[in-house]
Amino acid sequence: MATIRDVAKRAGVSVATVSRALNDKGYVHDDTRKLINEAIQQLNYRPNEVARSLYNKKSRLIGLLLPDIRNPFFPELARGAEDEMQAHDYRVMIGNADEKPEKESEYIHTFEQHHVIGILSATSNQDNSFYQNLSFPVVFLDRISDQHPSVYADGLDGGKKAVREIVRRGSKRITLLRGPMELKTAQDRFRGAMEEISSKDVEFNVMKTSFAYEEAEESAKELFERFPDTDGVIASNDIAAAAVLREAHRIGKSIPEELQIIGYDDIPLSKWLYPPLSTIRQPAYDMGRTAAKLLIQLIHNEKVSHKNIQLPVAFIERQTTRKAEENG
Amino acid sequence: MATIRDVAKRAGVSVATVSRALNDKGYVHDDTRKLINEAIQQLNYRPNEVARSLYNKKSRLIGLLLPDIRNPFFPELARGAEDEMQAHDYRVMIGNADEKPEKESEYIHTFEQHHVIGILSATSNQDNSFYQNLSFPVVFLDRISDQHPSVYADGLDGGKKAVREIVRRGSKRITLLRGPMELKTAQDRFRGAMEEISSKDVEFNVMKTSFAYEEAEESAKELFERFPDTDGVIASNDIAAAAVLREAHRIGKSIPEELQIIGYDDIPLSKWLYPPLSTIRQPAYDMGRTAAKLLIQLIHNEKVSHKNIQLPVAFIERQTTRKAEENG
DNA sequence: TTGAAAGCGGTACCAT
DNA sequence: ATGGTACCGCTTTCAA
Repeated sequence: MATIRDVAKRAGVSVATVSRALNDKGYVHDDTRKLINEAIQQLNYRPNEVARSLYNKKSRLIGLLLPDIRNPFFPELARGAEDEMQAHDYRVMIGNADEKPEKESEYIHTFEQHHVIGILSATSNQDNSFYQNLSFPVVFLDRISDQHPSVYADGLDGGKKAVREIVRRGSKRITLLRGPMELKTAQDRFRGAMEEISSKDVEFNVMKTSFAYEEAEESAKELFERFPDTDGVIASNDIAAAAVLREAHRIGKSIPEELQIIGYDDIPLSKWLYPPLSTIRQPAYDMGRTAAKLLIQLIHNEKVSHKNIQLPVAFIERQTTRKAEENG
Repeated sequence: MATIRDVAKRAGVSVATVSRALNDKGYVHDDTRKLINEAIQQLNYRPNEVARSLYNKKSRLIGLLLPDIRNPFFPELARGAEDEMQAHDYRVMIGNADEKPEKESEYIHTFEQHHVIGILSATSNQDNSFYQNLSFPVVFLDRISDQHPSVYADGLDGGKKAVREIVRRGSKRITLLRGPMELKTAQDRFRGAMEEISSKDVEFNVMKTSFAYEEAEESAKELFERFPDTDGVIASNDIAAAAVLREAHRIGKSIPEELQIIGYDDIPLSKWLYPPLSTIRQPAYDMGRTAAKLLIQLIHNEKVSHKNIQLPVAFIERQTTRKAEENG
């Protein structure tokens, strides 16, 4: 690999001049610049980012920390962030924390040691302490924090919407699936659903589920055992909804006639199910992009008016819900 | 952040000694080492990886290049690779090429510029040229190459197995979905299926599909229009299978009675469908791990006997196929 | 067993 | 407008 010294020699100038030309800093004569560019071409020179990074104590790298790369919601988030960063000529390096705090901490260290200029973190860890003494900005994604800027979707409204939509479509005995207690986003949507359902003239039950499919499957079985006459399920996410849908099929409930189901997230899967899943859409891609924008502002030291950005959610009508009755 | 000089000062020794202690190279008196360790503790010192990397021209970083992070097959691959690398104290940075050669090339540059010591590439790009002049080893994953070591699953056998299983379970008029021509892995499984089906006493058709769901959906519609009496579909992957399954539901075909479907990959989704999808399982996690192992050997300059490792695939019987008839 | 110093590939200050 | 050079934090050679 050619170095800046090779370029300097070839162009017959000093390294200082090459550096200036490279970074458009200070003066450099047009003719000189031309010479330098030629040398760069010929040597196929690319500055060594590690050396730059050592001196500047910063790189063009952004660390993106995902809680679980296998959950389809997060790759979508990642793409949003990536596209925005790419557009600003930053590079994104993804780390998969696998829901393990040790891994999360490891990745933060790795990022730090490689001089990232910012971190986007979508992990679900309660504990903020990893992010406390970092020398660069951190934006939380799909995770609410009062100590750090964050971007998330309106879970409260999401929960409410789900209830509203299932009720006006005629469900009378509803089961609410409640996601992991540790997850603030999961609890928000649950809280929203609770608030809304309390004001409606319907019966309802609450069950705990996990976001992992296997456990969701268990819960689905249990659901129909404990509440066989449930005619509407509001799931904690699309994966849980898929489990309920499958179990409903298995025991021969007709969807949406006997049972309506509403998921949460709108991951690609929801379109692929049969019937396609009605769900509350979180704008994952937009969330990623928005968080990236926010992080960039922070990196550039720009004033940001809103450090906590909440994005709207929407009800996506597919076919696990019936047509709405006369405005309910 | 504390530097090696701070540690040296605090321990009352020179930086050279600290460095030696840090890397277990050369002599360091036990007493001195103790002093140094104390200083490290007190200052919470962690060596600056960028500086190390600048001198050594290598880091502890591995680059993992994925073609499309949204396709659930790849995150699983990633986890396998990650776990193995983690165990060897290497860190994995993921790049998502998004099926775009420019992005692939960008990431390779980023990796290179940050002194990764190896790349694991699962992109589907035909073109190898990006990987030609790299100063560190590259292992291809889920991609066959004669120029680079690679790890992939036995597609030929996969295709054969799919045909064998669907035929012995009674399908007589089979439609073969053929994945993207550019993808060697997709073509292998197709070729395997062709070879096997030619020797069987069944009718069959061939249709092209994409791996993207939207296009697969189109193809599914077309499938039942053009070949309404098909009683068995061998899909190019699970996503295409999901599309076929959904369309079959829509037009009221009973699964598996009237129509059997076999997918390919065994992504998590396949379990979540109704009925759960019978499929040919590629051992994604193992593939990731195996590729990581191979890359590590290459990095350590160990002799590797097999540079092209083929992993076996297996038929996973779920419920889109019927029970096997008397050994067919 | 230890330390001084050169150098990895850049950047930026200070002269000229 | 250009060049010399110290320095970023670490490793390694060589001398002590």
